[in-house]
Amino acid sequence: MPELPEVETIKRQLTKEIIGEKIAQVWYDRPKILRPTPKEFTDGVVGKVIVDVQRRAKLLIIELSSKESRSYVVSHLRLSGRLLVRHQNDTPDDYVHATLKFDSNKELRFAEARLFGYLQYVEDKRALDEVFKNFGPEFFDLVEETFFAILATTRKAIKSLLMDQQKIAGIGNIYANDALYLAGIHPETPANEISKEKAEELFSALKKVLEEGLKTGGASDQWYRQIHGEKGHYQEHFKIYGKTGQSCDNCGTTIKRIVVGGRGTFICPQCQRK
DNA sequence: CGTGGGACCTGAACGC
DNA sequence: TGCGTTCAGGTCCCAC
Repeated sequence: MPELPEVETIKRQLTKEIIGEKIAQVWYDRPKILRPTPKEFTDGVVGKVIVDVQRRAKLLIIELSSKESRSYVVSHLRLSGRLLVRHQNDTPDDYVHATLKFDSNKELRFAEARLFGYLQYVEDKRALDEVFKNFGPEFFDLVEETFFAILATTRKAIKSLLMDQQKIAGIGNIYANDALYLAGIHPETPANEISKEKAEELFSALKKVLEEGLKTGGASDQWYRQIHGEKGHYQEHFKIYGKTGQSCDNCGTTIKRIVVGGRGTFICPQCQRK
């Protein structure tokens, strides 16, 4: 899923559903899902109460409280992870590899078709800061001037820069493609060669697509689901992502798929010139 | 500093 | 039906 709008959607939904729940038991069938190890994870979380849910970059942070300490579960859904809130006798979900069972009859299921995602126990605030030390600022915390300054730091392809979590946190392939298309910028353009006017257009295009992603509950192209299993709807609003062979809304030119930085990239060859 | 490739894993879609 | 190929929203590591 798992770009900013999808993770933020999950965060908002989890906030309403799991705060106050006490973790009674941990089940898993794939050890690599639970970090650092299933035992350390289980020992860390059992008996603690969920007091907050946050998001940073594409990661979720579930804050736990016990009498004497604050600790955390950090989760990355990578490409195909899902977090589902169910009741303990609800029908099973596909691809579930770990479950946090609560004191109530609710549970949090972690489903992952590709086994890239994980749940990680983080013992205190200092360790949490360590997890996030290499991430750049949140997109929605940026002002335009800071955004321009980031573009000016490098000549690497603008699309790779947008997706570089150390520079700006939260943007992935879908929203990078769509924003560059709206701004009329070729994804391979060196970041520091983008004019101020174009950079302004890109900044507002990013804001627009990310807000639209949030408003529509995220992009459920294939794997992403919200916490009760519903799809989001941003896929119905894709500007260019995944539209190979279709015609551009602006000019009718056939949309092409290219590869930039090893990632599938979609462009209108007419509207996005180098 | 930057890019390109492979690795991590499995599932789905498509061509033959 | 079955097999092979390609692709996948992310990130990390290594060679050049």
